[in-house]
Amino acid sequence: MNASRTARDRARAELTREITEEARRQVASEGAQRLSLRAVARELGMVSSALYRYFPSRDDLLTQLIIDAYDGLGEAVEHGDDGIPAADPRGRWTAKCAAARTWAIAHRHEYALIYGTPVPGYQAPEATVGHASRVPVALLGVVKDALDAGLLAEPPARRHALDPELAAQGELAASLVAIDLPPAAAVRAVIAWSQLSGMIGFELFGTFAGSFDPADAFFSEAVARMADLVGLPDGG
Amino acid sequence: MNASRTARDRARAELTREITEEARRQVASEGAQRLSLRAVARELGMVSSALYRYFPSRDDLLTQLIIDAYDGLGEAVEHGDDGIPAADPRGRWTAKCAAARTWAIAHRHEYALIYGTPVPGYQAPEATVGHASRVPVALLGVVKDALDAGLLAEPPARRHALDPELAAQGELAASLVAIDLPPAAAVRAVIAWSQLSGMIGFELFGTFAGSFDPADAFFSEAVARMADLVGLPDGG
DNA sequence: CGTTGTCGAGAGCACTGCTCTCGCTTGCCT
DNA sequence: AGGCAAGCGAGAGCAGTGCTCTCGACAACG
Repeated sequence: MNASRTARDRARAELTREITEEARRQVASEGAQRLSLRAVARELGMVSSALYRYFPSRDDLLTQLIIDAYDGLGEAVEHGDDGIPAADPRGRWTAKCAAARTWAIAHRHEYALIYGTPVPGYQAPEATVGHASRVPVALLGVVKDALDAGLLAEPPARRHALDPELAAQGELAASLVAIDLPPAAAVRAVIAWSQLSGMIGFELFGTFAGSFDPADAFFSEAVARMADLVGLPDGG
Repeated sequence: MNASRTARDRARAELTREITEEARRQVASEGAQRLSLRAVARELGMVSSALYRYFPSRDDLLTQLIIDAYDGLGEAVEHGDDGIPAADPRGRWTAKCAAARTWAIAHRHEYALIYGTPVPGYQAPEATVGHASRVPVALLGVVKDALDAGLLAEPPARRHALDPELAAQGELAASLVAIDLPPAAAVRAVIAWSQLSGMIGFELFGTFAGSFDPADAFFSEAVARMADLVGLPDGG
């Protein structure tokens, strides 16, 4: 028996899909700000009020798009290193970062939806956190694999150890995503992740305009330096 | 003779100021998305159409707020290291980064205005770039001072030199802000700047919720690691 | 002193998210 | 098989938005 049995259920699922697709199209081409329920309804040949049978509000429709965007980026990053040997963690890291950038450039408005300014008054429902964590999980996974394979460089000895509160948070963060990693390594990976996000944001939102404009070279350099920071071995 | 002579001119300047102030108040409390010309006019006891005598469109009012935000953050960062001896470039760097974060937290919506998702269809007028560059200029200035004082560590010898295109862009970027810095140093500083921006964004927009939630310790660690990357000497 | 340009008010246009009511259809239960 | 409740789309309507245009009043300049 099919998941959706009755004709009504099937129609509902179909229409829900069509609505999100048209909405995604609008967001992709015009940005989330310009997403209009009425325009979506118009495009689908229905009246705007009918749309509320499927999404109780504009924010709920946006939430669906946000989840989809998290999944799209997450999947791109998860598979960004396909075909790269496990023995080359730096290569995997680099490929995943490049995949994130490529996806972000190809879906700039959807990327802005998840890593840009949150819609005011809107706070991410619980439902999104699992999808949101796919990218950091994928990045931390590379570090974890490198550690397990004995390929993770020890951070250079520092005068001071990690701040105790930070160590606790690092451990908590790693445990939240079910990746067993020493806090120092987790913290460094998160530093790199935030750098990645900042850099992509700069490129996408025009901060680099006029300087590192085709940002390819800058991106490569930054990813390499972050790989250094994380402790991934410089292969070759 | 005063800059604004006639009563009309003075009244105009005064009202322009009042409008931007009320608009800033709205943005600060509700976010740029919720800035409403009609609400501003209402609050000022005038009718909405009258507002168009002062700002030709909502975007122009937003542009003014964006410039003000750039200046506010810029000034905070420029003076964030006041009182810290020039002989301590790492201390100055750390203080400036902390000042940026403090300002961002205190003015989250204004920060989002400049480093968050740009308003769709809106592109920063030429007039903004000077204001926008104050933060990177301030950060690069610390690096430049360290270099001049012979306090900037040489980047560890790398197998490959900087990509030629990247070196050219780095040189161009440094020259754009009139700071004479070797490309490699400039690039590293910009990497650190983008990390700073990404990290502040994560904290502000809730990406860290549930892990590095009071982000103070994480922030300190990240700033320190970026200071390492830039080559600022670990004092003490 | 008169002309010109600026100003605020008001009406109005096209659009938005959202609500409510009204019939029609579908599907489940008896 | 029949009936009732739930789901559905259409339409009208509300309160709000950015923005335009016109009109009468006032200030500034020649």
